[in-house]
Amino acid sequence: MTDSGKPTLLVVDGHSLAYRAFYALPVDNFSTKDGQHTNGIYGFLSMLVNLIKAEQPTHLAVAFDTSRQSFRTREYTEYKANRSETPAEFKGQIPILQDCLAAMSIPVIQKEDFEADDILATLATQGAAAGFHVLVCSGDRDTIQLVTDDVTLLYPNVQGVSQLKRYDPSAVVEKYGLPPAQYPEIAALVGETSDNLPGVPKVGEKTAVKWLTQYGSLDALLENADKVTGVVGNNLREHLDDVRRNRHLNRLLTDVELPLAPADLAVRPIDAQAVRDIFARLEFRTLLPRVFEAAGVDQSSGSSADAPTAEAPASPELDAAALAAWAESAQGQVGVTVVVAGGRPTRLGLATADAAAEGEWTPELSAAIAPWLASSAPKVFADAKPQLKALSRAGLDVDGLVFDVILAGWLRRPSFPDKTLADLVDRYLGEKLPEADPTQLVPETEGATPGQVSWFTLRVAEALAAELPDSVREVFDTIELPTLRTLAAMELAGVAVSHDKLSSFSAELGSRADRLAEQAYAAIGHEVNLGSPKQLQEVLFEELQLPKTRKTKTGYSTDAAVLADLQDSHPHAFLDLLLQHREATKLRQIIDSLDVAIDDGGRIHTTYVQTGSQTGRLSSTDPNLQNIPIRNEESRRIRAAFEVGEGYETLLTADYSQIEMRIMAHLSGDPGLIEAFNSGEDLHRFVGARVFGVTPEEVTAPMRTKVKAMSYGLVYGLSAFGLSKQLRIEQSEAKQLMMEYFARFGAVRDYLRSSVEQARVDGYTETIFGRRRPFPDLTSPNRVLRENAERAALNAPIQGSAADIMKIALFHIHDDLVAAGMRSRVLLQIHDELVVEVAAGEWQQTEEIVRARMGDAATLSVPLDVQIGRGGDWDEAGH
DNA sequence: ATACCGACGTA
DNA sequence: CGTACGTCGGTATA
Repeated sequence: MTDSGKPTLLVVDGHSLAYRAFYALPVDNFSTKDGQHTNGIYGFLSMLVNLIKAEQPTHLAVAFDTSRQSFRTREYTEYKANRSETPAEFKGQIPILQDCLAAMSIPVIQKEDFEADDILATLATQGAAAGFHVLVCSGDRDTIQLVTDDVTLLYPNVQGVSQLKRYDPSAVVEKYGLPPAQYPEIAALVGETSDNLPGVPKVGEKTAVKWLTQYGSLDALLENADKVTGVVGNNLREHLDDVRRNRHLNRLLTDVELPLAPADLAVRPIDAQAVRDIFARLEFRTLLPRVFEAAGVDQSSGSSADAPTAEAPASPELDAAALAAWAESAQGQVGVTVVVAGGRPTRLGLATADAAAEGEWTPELSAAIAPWLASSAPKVFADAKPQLKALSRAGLDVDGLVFDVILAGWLRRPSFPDKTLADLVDRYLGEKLPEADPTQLVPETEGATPGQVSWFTLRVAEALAAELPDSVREVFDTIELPTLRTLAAMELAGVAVSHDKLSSFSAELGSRADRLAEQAYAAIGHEVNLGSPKQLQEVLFEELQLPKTRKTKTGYSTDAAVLADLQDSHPHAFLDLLLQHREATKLRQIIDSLDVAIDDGGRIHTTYVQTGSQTGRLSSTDPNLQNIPIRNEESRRIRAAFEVGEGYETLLTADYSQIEMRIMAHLSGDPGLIEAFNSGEDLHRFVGARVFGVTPEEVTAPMRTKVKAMSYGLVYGLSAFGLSKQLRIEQSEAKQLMMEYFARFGAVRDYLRSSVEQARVDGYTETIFGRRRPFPDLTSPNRVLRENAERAALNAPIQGSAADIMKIALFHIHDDLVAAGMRSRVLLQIHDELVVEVAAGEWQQTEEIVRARMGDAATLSVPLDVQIGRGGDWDEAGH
């Protein structure tokens, strides 16, 4: 509000200001990881936020041009014809910017055949008439004509959009010597080069103002044109038509029919969740709190405050017997929250649709609640796994787990995992989960109690379930929930690791690394931090003058591939020593991080993040047991430290061979590939024979290597360029190889093409079992972004189906072992491999279960081949 | 203290 | 110009 108490209407020219920001901000600093340029978006929003904060508008809109065409180009085809093509990198940002504005609940107004400035002019005129104080923000000088006592123009300085100059009538007079309404008359005389409107030659602002002051108006000047003396007078007389045309074209329309009137533009609450999502995608971090602040969003909770939060029922504190009785008598689904501290339950909160209760975790409660927890009474959790594990440690089994909101939220939108219940409450209920302020010792706001958390969980579950497509719900029920229980058991079991083996290896590598470092220093004559890419660049590319190769964001790459290439072309002792040093220190890093993770029982318990990938795979953290080295002989000593545990007899490893290629064969229905898998022949030998037109026996090692790289590369959307680089062959040869390959296995190419096309239409990909992954970027005008999305979309159904199959096999094996009353147990999952700890006397039965369950996890048009190994440690058991 | 980057381990 | 992850040390920023 202004001092006068009038409401303030702010109207902004989105196109012109974003365009200025686009040129003002370095694109290098404003691009996302995957290549979306964001400089125009960022600069515009940053300016807008400052503006909102400073001006506190009560009403707000942003106007855009719809295209380069307008009634002006129809009337004068040369209008703006001199402008170079708008850069694609900028054009692509406009729809995203409009998405941002939508999330911020800011109306975007555009109209076919009119320019943004005409919209601004119309809104400014209507606004002033309706009693608003109007702020017009535009980078186009023509908008100066809009300035009145009620309309102020905010015009960006030459550079960027961060500083805006205020033009009220007196500022215009001061700058141009004439009132705002006459500015277009100046412009008509002078001309506007950026609009391709030539004016009177030799006439600049000075002359124009002098004439207009002298004659009072443009019309008067034109009438008296014959009285103007000098060369410029002649020029004026020769260009009267140009001047009239300019004046006609630079008059902004104030009567464009618009869908919204100023009164409709009242500032509305932003959609905090949508803003968070889109900013996360654009990798805007600092902008988020600024937007929230300007919009008055309560950030302490990180939730939107626009909708009132439903009142949670009181959650009385009950004793053990009462709480158990409460559970037993509850009807329908029950929300369950187990508060966990130090891996143990400390409180229990329960809720139904309209009531809640909770209590301290005690031995009495544990005993009283056990039958209900173990019953099939339906239970809903938010992030069940750690809670199930805590209950299990307390000796309690849980059955009837029917929903987990975190898991389901991920499954519905794997690209934006909502990490907490509060995120989901915001997204699916539009409410705010009451949370105590963690920064205050005595919080002012009361957090929801465990019983109330359960109540929110239950409500989120209902809202979320309603939004799950059937196929996704199916995946949730038949794959994810059973997997969750299995993972909890695997994490609890952990895997035995020998500290002795690790520490002796670590010491060995440590002294080797030291020795290598000394030798490396000697090779260049001074010390350097071998772990610092920055310092290495100095040494390699400055001191040693080696040719600079691949660029990175911050300089030149010194990675292993680069060093190996350099060693080939410019041999130097330092290069090899550096590579060896890297290898030794990397291994030692891995070993040391494993060593500290060994618990008192001699075992390592990883955490599987079930929501950790976009494809359906698991991930493993603290420590990551899915990236334990295996590729070279020495590193396998690490695997040898993973041993069978006390009370068990041996380790069993089981892995799917070429599961992704088999899925590819199934999905594409390619007869050749299907035959390859049914023939029992080595896959790459079979494919090599077809591609090179020889018998399988005649396939040489290099031939096999090439088709193997090609086959695997297919799954990732490998290009001829990438293939040639990997195989170190000419690009033409790679191209030839691909052509031969597709000539024999054409259905593969057809499938890959059509699956991406389908994804472009649907907006998502789907696995064999119905797991979905959205791909909004498949229609992006940004080529890098689009092609990245295409490769990911190509891979997602294949990698995802493999993940589905492994999950199904995994929980079937687990369930079978439990059902058979066996002690043998699955310990690890490494995407296509399982590690099982086998109890004495159970080998045969375990192997049968594993083989059967992995083999029949899915029925494809090719068999699922399973390789089994056995040994006292992981290395021995592997193959 | 935190966030990013390069590098590198796995499937 | 090859998909999907997690972790480390170094470095730059707050």
